[in-house]
Amino acid sequence: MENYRQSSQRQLLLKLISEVNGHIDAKELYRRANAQGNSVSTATVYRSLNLFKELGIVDERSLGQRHYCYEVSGKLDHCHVVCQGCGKIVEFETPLVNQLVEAAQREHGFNITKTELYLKGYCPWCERERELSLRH
Amino acid sequence: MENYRQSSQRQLLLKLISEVNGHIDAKELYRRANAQGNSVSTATVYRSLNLFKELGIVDERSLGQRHYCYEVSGKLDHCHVVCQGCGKIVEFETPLVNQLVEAAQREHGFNITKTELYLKGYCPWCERERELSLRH
DNA sequence: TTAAGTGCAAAGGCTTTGCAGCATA
DNA sequence: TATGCTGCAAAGCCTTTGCACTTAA
Repeated sequence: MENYRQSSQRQLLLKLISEVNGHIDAKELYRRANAQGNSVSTATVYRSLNLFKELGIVDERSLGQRHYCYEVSGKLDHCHVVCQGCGKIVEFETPLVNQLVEAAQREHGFNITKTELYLKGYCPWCERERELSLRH
Repeated sequence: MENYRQSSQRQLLLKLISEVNGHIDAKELYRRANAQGNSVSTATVYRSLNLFKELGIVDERSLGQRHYCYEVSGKLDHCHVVCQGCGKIVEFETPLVNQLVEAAQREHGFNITKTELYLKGYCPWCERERELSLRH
């Protein structure tokens, strides 16, 4: 764990992750990594993601699901708004996130280092669909 | 799915879940359900949890981990403050949660039905430990 | 009586790991 | 050259599912 080497696989994976505007899961990363004639095994995908996470390059998020998603770290404080109809995920930046962190630190004495904030519901489009189907 | 029956297993599981002051995962629920001479299979634990979830009796939360935790639903809006040192989880009630939900609804038009809010960091005790070890 | 619920065991996702060969520094 | 990295395949966790049996209503 002291000396890292620069392999073509890791370079490719890092490039793909940073090209994503948002988050990506291991499966999709694997798919993209093997799309253009390249070849990266699932083991390498997972090992790389864990390394990037330890190095602080990416953040790991569950998005409230059973598997993880990854995104480049150091983004502004934000929360994820998830549509339970179509799966769309919106990144929502608001000063309220900072207020929440500060309140938790103040009231519970925690040193907060990371947030995972998910608001789940239905986007305008799916909400209308849902109202129509509930009415029947 | 129309007619529910009242089995001893479901009664026991529901009792155990409501006795928990907070959240519990399937594994721990299974352990407790089989602790006092009772016998409930893992399949029943999972099936019951999914039923309770559908009926709106419990909320399913990932707590940012790879498996789910469950807690009785209808609690006040709160977020979970998770210590990454000792694993302690504190439930933190604050009006900021409601403000966050309202802001998301206002700014993105979503109908938010559920929140999963995790603040991760270190509790006062683990934070001190950590400072000591980093200093060495 | 009959349809819902259960247990068992097998299978299904996602992730990790042991090992032998490969490649970077 | 030596150690880190990779691929493969097997295994590990958590969860779901098919099927035959049991039980609540």
